[in-house]
Amino acid sequence: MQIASNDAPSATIAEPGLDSQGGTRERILDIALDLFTEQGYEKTSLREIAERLGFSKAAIYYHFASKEDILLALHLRLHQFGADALGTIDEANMSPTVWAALIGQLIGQILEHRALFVFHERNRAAVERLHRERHETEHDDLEARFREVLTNQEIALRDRVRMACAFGAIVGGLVLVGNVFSDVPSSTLGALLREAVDDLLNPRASGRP
Amino acid sequence: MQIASNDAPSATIAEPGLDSQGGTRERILDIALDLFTEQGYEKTSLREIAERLGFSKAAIYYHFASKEDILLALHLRLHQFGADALGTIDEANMSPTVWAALIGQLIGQILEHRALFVFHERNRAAVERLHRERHETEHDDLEARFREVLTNQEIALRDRVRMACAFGAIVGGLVLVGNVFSDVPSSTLGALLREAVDDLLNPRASGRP
DNA sequence: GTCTATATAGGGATAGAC
DNA sequence: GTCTATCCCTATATAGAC
Repeated sequence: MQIASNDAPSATIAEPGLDSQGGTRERILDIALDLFTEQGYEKTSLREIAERLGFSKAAIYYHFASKEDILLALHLRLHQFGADALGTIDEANMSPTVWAALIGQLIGQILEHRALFVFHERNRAAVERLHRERHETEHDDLEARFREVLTNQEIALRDRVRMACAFGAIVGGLVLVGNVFSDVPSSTLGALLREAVDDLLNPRASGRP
Repeated sequence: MQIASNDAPSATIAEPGLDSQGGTRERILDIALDLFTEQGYEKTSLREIAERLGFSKAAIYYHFASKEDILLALHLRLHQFGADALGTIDEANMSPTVWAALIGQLIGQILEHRALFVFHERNRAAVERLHRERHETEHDDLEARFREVLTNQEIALRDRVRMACAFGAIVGGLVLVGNVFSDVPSSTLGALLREAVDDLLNPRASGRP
């Protein structure tokens, strides 16, 4: 598994002892992303991360104050990518059409940063605990904003359910069931997903309430 | 959060010292389900579980050989409910229509055992590790069978993507985004979901390849 | 079937040298 | 910026009494 946002491979050569200008932090995050995804956050020890990095466990504490801070940093990576899409959300003026545009953006984001989304998918318990415990870090969350919209009584229930489905559909198509479509080109997959979402959010009007 | 399949509440009075004929095992599982869902599997200690039960930590080891065995037992609960739907799968003769029927059954299952699905959703890392480590326990898995179908090259890619989306859609609508529709009656929600899945799997034929 | 007490291990985190 | 060494705590698991 590989982070798409970073050119540097996760387990690479990377000039042992020379790249120390600041890339180390990112290397730690890349390796943590891999290990957290494979083994889960809690089952991954700092020792393992340090092992892959080639240096000792305690060195990590120079870059991160705690293990949880590594988790937080990874979560903030996602948040950053989601921020673009979030800007589009206008709770006051939401409709299936606006939602479709939002989901469309999200498809692009997920395709580009799939590893990051898979990581979140597999470590929901840990990430959500982080949210509860660090409510100071009120980095308004993607899903929180989603929830707001999906519970907005002014939108018809039927539409809201379909919005939730659209969200689930792309997560399902890209992340949920392993990597079943990993061999499909992103552009193809993206197009098929947009098509599907479109059918979901703009259903044929044929005589249903 | 409450397990739907069991009449006994998760944290109840339950005749301390008298119900010892065998209901204790189920009570442990119910409480574990709650705690694992709230705090995550790894962050939940056996001591906490024992505390809620009203007796000591070590007593649990009379019923389960290890903490992991509790996880496994909960996973098997899900598997049992999924088994019905699984029986319907005929890999040799799969089509969007057959899939729709399958998903329809699954909607019912999830609605009935939502807590169990939420638990799995939030503890994927732990459950999937269990799968890898206990491959002897070849209780053929729901998602594994799904994967087989979704990678079957004989089915058009477009259809397979939509199947994955349909799966994701119901998971998204029921489990993924918190409990946004918890106040909606199951029958209403189920109907809306079936409708949405139908549109997804039987798209309007309007001039797309 | 449940208890108390204890063994054992592992992981997060800190101090201080280099 | 990284190392070694160590502290401290928590959690799983076991032994044996009741």
